[in-house]
Amino acid sequence: MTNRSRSFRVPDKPSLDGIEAKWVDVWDESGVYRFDRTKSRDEIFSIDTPPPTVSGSLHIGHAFSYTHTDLVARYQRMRGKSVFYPMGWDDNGLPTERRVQNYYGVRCDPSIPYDPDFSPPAKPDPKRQVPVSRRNFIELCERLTAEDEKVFEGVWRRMGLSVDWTHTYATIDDGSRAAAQRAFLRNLARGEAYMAEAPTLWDVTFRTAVAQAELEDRERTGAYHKVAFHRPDGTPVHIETTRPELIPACVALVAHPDDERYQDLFGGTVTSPVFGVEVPVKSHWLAEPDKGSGIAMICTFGDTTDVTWWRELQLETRPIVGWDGRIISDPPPGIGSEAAREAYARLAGATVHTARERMVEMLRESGDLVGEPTPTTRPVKFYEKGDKPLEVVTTRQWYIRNGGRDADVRDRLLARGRELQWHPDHMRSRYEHWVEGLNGDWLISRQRFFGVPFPVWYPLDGDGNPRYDEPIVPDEAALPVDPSSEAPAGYTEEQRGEPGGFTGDPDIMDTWATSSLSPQIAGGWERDEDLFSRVFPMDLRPQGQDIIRTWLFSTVVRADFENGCLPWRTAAISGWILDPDRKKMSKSKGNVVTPIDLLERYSSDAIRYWAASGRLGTDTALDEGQMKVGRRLSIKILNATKFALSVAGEDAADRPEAVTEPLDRSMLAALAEVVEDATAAFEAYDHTRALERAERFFWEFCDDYLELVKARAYEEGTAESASARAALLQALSVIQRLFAPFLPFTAEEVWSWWREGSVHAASWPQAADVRAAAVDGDPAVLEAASAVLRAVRKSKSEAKLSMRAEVERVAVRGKHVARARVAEGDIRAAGRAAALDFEESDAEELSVEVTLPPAAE
RNA sequence: GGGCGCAUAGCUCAGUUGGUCAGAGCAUCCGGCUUACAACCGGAAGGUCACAGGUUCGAGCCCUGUUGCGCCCACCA
Repeated sequence: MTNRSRSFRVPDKPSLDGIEAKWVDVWDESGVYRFDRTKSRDEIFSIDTPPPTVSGSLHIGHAFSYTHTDLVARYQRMRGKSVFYPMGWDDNGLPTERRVQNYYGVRCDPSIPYDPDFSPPAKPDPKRQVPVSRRNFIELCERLTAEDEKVFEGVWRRMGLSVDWTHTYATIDDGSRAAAQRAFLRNLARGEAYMAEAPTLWDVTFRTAVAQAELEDRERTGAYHKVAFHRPDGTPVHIETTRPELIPACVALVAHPDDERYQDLFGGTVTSPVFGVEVPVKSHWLAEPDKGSGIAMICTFGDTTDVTWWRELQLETRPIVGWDGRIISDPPPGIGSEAAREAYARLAGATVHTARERMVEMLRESGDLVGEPTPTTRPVKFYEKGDKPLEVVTTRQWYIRNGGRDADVRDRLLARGRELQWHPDHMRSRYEHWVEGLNGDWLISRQRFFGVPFPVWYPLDGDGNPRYDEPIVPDEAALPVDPSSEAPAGYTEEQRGEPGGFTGDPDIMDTWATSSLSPQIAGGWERDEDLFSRVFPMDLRPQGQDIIRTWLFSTVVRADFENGCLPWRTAAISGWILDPDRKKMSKSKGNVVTPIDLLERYSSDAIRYWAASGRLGTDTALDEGQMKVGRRLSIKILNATKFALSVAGEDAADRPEAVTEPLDRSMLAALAEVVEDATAAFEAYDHTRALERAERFFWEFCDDYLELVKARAYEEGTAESASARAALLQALSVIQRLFAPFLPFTAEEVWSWWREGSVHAASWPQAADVRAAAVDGDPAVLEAASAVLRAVRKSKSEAKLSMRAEVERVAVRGKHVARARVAEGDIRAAGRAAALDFEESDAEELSVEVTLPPAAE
């Protein structure tokens, strides 16, 4: 910096009002957050931004965690990195489907042909949803999500996210679909993806398969029913079950191999009540002697334990629950007798719930229900978005290997978890426990409509049956494809569904199968290899702790298979937002707070301040008090800057060499420590600490340093005055840059009053530079001077005097009076002391004696 | 049943390798229009650091156990 005089553009009445709109526009026009793709990998910091679900509404939790990411982005940008900070929109999947159905009053019927002229009903009637083709449905999804995205973008900009808005993607756009299909085809070619017909957790409402990661347990009431099976000699064997309706699906009984009570039964058979089906009695270590009667019935399939037993004991299959959650009409194998068929007919077509009631009636009639059912509550598995218990249904599905069945894959993925840097570190254990606890591969197919279709067709044999083991795949160059509306190479559309022709795979991929590729999608994998080589693997994955098992894990899986590396170096995990009653905020609880109202009441920077005060991985309460504090800090920065600039004056030397006074150098020395701490904190992803250091320094700077030096600075033409003025400018510049990541609007506003360009393009302050400016400055000098000033203020306050009341005499004693003495003139002026004496003593602590003038009457 | 995390002033939280570490802000109370800021400023009062042991010259800090809260996982008949 030169010593030329500058012009200050300080408003008369600084205010936060309207600064968001003002700077959002300026930033957009100047492109200050634009990613510079000419930089090399080591000059780039790349972020795998979480794509928010646009069909959901924004809530304050988004503002919280996205601010954390923005803090890092802004810090790295000021450190000189070209920051790759894209934004994705997750518009793929069930939430969008539901919203589109309600919004437009339509429902998807894949059997209907595409109508290019379709327009949705003017007045949606939720009771009479208009059936539309899959392609029409998807077009509506795209139309609505485009509108939702605009709303989201507006809020993000208003929040001050320094996203490069020229780099956006949507999880349903062509690029994402092509990437998801390409990755899948490569998984398929390498044997990492496969199709299997197997018992699958099934949501009967959405009529789709569900993956392990999407399960949750809910407490449900039920009842134990004590039911008699019969030995060949007619004597009963009592089992207890909460699902008597599955008795026709029973394929065996099972007890623990060591259970004395059932030794004579193992290897033999019993017959089921009502149906009289003969089933074997088996032993298995999973059966628990102290549960119920110690012997359980195995059905196909009541729960996942049944699946385990069925597989390991190689039992028969007697499915009775259909895709719609009702008892299927035809009885399963084994139900042969006339009486059994009649009994089954009473259940056929009923819901599981109704079937249970009817089964209990029949058990009562046959005398096989012992006593009355005993009420109980037990955890039942649900799809996290569903509202009926999951059933287990045998279906044909696509899977991707994830270590759930291969020890070597699991070990490799565990090693990836250890390779990744976690903030906070203990989040790593969630990953490890999840991977260690996997009990099957990743089920990626969903029987839904709005999503990425599997890029696969199947040839039909002469009878029109699909040959699933000979899938037809497209050329990668043709991606994305929609097998439901495009014919595979070598076929024509007329051959669809015809014997000897083909059929398209009807399913779509789970939304995580696409979002697990977010680093590849955003980074230009196979689309823009130059970009990809500069940003991948990415530096940072920020995300919530709840989706470690889904998004984080699946992204690691895909990158490991496709790229042979971690998708990013570091994962930063945000905590929950709790409402003021410390309950987790979630839509289902109805305690969600939208950010717009808060943004308007407190300003964006105030919300960011609150968000920045929450540490990574730590749950944080929604605290308007903190927002008030943030607002106050912002206003203080405006006012203090205005004051400091007016005191310094446009002719002040903006040169470190002009800082000559011990107090001024002391202040800069203290500031150098703050810069050092804040920098170290940011490097360790500890933004809270960086903020706390900057903030504490700033308040002391205002309360003490500004008060101490203002009189001296006001002098004209002295070296001492020039020193204060130069120090003020040096400090302002550093302080404003320290706050820039946290309070981007406020920092930009005050920076613009006296500097050219954006503070967000300025360089992060270097502790070494500040220390060099401080020369021999000793932080203890400012501390000592402040201590004396505080003592004076305390005396005045206790005497109920105004702060500008004159003081007769101030006497300072202690071993280190010299520290205060070098600021003698400043202390006297700030304290309005007529006399100021220093006396050296042995006391380590500085003591201050204040003599006030006799009370004026 | 297993795991992870948390427990410090009325509230929200700092306390980095054990040695002025008992702190900040809010709220409360007292005082002050002080020419940057009254949407402001100054000051005060507030805590057996969940509990019980242990290690140590010395423990919010390390170890063990207990209790309470939150979350995750689990094969839940």
